[in-house]
Amino acid sequence: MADTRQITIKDVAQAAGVSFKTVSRVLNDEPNVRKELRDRVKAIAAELGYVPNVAARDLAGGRSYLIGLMFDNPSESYISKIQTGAITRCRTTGYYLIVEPLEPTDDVVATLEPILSRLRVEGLILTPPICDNLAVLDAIERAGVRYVRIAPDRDADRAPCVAMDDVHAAYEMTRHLLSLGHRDIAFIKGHPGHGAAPRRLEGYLRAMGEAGLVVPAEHIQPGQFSFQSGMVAGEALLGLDHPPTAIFASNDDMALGVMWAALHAGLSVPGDISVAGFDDSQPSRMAWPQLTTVRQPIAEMSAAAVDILIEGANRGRASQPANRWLDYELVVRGSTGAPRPVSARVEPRMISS
Amino acid sequence: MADTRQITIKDVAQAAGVSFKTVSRVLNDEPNVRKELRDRVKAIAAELGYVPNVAARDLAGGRSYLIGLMFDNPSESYISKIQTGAITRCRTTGYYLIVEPLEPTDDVVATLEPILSRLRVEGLILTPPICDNLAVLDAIERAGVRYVRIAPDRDADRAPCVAMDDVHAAYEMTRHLLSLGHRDIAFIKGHPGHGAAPRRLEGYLRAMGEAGLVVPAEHIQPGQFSFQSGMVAGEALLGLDHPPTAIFASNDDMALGVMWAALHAGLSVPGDISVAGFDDSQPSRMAWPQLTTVRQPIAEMSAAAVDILIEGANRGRASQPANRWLDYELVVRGSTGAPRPVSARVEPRMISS
DNA sequence: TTGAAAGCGCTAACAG
DNA sequence: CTGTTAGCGCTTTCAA
Repeated sequence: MADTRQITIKDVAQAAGVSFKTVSRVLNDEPNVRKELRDRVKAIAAELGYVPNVAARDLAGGRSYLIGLMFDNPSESYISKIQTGAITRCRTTGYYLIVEPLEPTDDVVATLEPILSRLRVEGLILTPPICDNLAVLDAIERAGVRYVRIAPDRDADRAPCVAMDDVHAAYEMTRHLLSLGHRDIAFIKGHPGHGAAPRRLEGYLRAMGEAGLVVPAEHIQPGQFSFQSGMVAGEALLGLDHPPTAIFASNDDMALGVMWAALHAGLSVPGDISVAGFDDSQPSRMAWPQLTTVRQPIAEMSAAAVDILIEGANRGRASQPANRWLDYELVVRGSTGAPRPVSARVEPRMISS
Repeated sequence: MADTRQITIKDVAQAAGVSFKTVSRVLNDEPNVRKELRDRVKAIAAELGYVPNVAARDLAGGRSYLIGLMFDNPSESYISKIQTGAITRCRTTGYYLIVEPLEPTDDVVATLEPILSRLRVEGLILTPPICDNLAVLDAIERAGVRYVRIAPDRDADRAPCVAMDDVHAAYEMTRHLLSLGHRDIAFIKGHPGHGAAPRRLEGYLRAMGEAGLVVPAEHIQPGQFSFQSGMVAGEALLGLDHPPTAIFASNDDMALGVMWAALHAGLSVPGDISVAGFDDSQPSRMAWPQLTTVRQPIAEMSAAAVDILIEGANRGRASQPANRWLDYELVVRGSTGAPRPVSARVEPRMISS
């Protein structure tokens, strides 16, 4: 139970023979301390193993050194990366991360309240889709808490945000499929409430348009970003009179659903049908064949979000930090290939569901 | 910027016409307050929208209302469930969760230090494999912080823990395969540093032994709990002169690797080979066919861990709470079925890697 | 460039 | 049963 009393700022002051206020100045990099004294105090603090007490700092200075991460995104993989990125950055800056997963059934504003008023986090990171929930944004602003949105869909100017160029990523993926020789490329849309969904569709349509291709309406299927919805869309697509030779699902989970449907129908991937996803999730690497997809800079996005929050905290509330755009990467793996010559196409078997 | 001054305990006291200490008593459910007064104070506090300041409580009472979760487990799915369980319970008890993912490259003890000494969490939850890292346990105990281990492997009596019966779960899974008619059931072991690994092996061996079966040495393959290692083990098993008719991988990721190897070798699952996993991870439901597996009560385990920590915090450090054992569930899905009659067995194709 | 005093909002000891 | 008095460890005035 080694409950030796905590080393406080006063212990350091005494050891250094200065007032504890001077120590405080040194620790907070405040001006007006002789460099020599500053160095000495730092050395002594390190030697004593002094660590400032967060609660005391909060109480006196109103800074909690806490950053909150709220999410209602069902993708474990996405969230895991978001957390890793945010925490890595927090660690090097003396901040801590409070995570707050929201279930669809939760009253988000009510759940938010304690974080805002009891804990008094210094900033909040919001991921899609909750970053587009206006009631949430209102509640946060009402509490006077700073926040950063990751890949928001609407009101991009309302608060700082970090994002990647979904449109161009989807555009490039479609170009990849095109370059393989595909012409009949179908697309599965994402969850309508999800900002990235329309952007990915836009990129796809642009590439198809530039290639001079007309996309039949039935080649664009609705989806929910879930495995299940990808499966349903895949079955619909493969059952068409003129089925596509490639399917671009706008996230990995749906792409996996498409692969399920294809294999279930006796088709081989990518021999009979190429499948592409979006996210580079862990399951995308565990599928057979592995999925061609887009790697999002997810961890980098949340790390950037932390940076923005901390910068803001240090500069005071006045200045509005710039938004940040990060780079994606096309990851070509086994699930996409050249289409078969028309003569060699296989009919999908009847699907027994 | 609604930065209206925070409502404090004194505001409530004034409004109620009592001393602020009485309010404190009411809020903390301390004895010695007339019920009538108690109710009145509660009503007024609610009316004013009073929320106690966590930092002040911490500073004065030494209680941070923070619980830390440390993990170095690579499974996103496992961690996601652990977090959900812990946070759900925290939410109903006024606690907050600080998460701290550890990379293999991190100096765990050094990373731990700020959590222990700056933040002064009230308790720590440790998941495998870090819960068996003795240096970590030493550091935590040295700091006098309470902790609960989830499914630890060794020194079960050193601190409270919550776990499930891995031995019996693996036993039941093996029984399931046996009941389907399999006799040649292979097993892929887990990461040697992982406590559950030997327990699952034990359950498998017990079931095979009770069935009067002798397991050839080459039917027990090493593994690392990773997709990759499952793939390698699967290829080895399927390439045997007498390949098994069923493979029980001791986690889902490896089972998915086995399925990859099987499909790659031109075998069908479960027609040619049955595959079973362990964990009921998200990818296990996205595979084709879906994986037969064991659902671990993961969220329940971390919720129980939070309970133990909070109980302990309220009762003081003296009493040692009891460990908790939770129930698992066998989830039978498409990847296991009856073996083909011997006459109908297929040779695996040459694997081109 | 330094230091002293005054709290931050709350709980812990004591008194009444 | 209720109130008073001290701090917790730090930052923020303001004075030297």
